[in-house]
Formats: sequence, structure tokens, C-alpha cells
Amino acid sequence: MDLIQIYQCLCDRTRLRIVNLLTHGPLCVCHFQQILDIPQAKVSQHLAYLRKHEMVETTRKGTWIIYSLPAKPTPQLEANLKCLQDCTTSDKMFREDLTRLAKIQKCSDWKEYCGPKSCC
Amino acid sequence: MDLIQIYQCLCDRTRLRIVNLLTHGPLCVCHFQQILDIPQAKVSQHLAYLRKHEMVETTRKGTWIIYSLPAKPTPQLEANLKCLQDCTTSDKMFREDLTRLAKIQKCSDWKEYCGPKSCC
DNA sequence: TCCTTATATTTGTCAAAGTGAATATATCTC
DNA sequence: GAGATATATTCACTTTGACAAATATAAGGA
Repeated sequence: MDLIQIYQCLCDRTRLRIVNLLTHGPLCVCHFQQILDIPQAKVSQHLAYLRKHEMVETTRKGTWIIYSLPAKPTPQLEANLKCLQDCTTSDKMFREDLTRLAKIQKCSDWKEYCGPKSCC
Repeated sequence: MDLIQIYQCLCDRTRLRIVNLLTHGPLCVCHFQQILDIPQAKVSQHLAYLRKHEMVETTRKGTWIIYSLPAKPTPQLEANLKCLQDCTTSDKMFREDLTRLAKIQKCSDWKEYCGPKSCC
């Protein structure tokens, strides 16, 4: 994953919000839907883009698919993710996303990632 | 200039090379042409894109137009430019661009930015 | 004023990307 | 096996962006 690919992944509003959320830990698709409040297909398409460009990794857990940032990021990616975290703290939209994330994480079955009929 | 605009400016190879060069100081159009070895129109178009997105500023000096990074960058831009500099040092293409830049800067009338019939 | 040089803009074309709607796939539960 | 749920993919459409070729503008010098 080279530098240009990193910037390409981050140059869309929806993807930037997704990656910002992921810097705080893995998430499944339903969480993105909830937090970003956008159609399922759109979330899925952008996640596909990120996957194709090696910005995210996935694991399956039953019906749910968990997305996370690369376990072994390149130095360039690591540097940019750190920079991103610094930059988003001063932005209202990103802060609000993280607030919504925190609210969901308080949910009792959070560790299960949306168990059946869960709070999600 | 918000975060997304920054990434949009950096997500094209040519623009990334231009910005990388500019982190080492102002340059005029003819230098980009020389160093990047691409058509004049292409350079000009990408510079126009960067100008439109407030990534660069210009001053005129006779026939030459000098491009530079914003004198008063936002914290987000500043952070990303620093990150960019870190990331490009490990990349062959960017290093070669800087080598070519250094060669041009050794030119006797460098301080004049391409005087008439100059080495450029 | 005419010519030259440096730079910018316009135009047409093509590929990539963003999006909503619809459909497909995969897993779980009954 | 038949729903139900979570997620992915396809399709059609529109927008944006990259590029080359041609043309335009602006400043300097003869």
C-alpha cells in the first residue's frame, strides 16, 4: 500500500469517517450504518473500496463481518493514521461520530458485536 | 481548507510530487516541468487545482509565477505536510525528484528563479 | 509594436468514482 | 428446507477528474 493509495482512501467524506471510527477499534458493518446514518449499500461499497486498497481487513463472526485496520500497517500508513487522529479531534463531525460510537459501546452485549436481537 | 480537501489534493501522483517539492521551498512552473518531466499544460492544470483548493499560493515575479505552500497553514495542513515529508523520504520517486531539485538549485542564477536565458 | 517566453485556459474525450435501487449471497434459527 | 437477518454485488446514471491538443493571456525585450 503506497502513499497515494492511502490518500485515495481518505479523500472521500464517508471513507474518512469510517477510517476515523476504525482508529478506535474494530467494528461491524451495522455499526457504521448506525453511526453514519447512511444506506447499507453505500457503507458496503466504501468498505469494499477500502478492502481492495488494503486499508482494512475483515474477519467473519457468524453473520457479522468485522472490519479493522491492518494488523501490520506500513510505516507510512501508521504515520498517516496517527496524523488523522490528531486532525479529527478538532473537527465537529468526527467528534460526533465518536460520541455515537461511545454510546453504542456502552451497550451490554457490545463484546458480542450485535448478538441476535441485540441493542443494535 | 478542511481535511478532505487536503487528501483530495494529495491523492494524485503528479500533485503529490508537486507538493513534496514545495515542502522544500517555493518554485516556479518551469521547475516543476523540468523536474517532473511532464507537459506544461498538465503542470499548470494541477497547479490550478491546488490553487483552487487553497493548497498553494502564488506570487508573480516578472514573467514567472512562483508557487509556494500557504504562509499560514491550518494546523491540519501543517500536520499532514509534516507527515508527508516523513513518508516521502523512504520513497525512491520522491527522493529522485528532490535530487533533481537540488541539482537545479546549484545553478548560478537560482535566486532569480530562471532569469532570461537562464540555466532552466 | 512585434516577437518571444512563461503560464493559463478551453475543449473534447475517456476512465474512475459516487450513489440509489434492486438483487444476490451467506449464515442463523426454527 | 423455509424464513429472517447481515452483508455484498450489480446496474444504471451522473459527476468528477486526468489528459492531450489547441488556443489565449501576460510580461519582457528588440
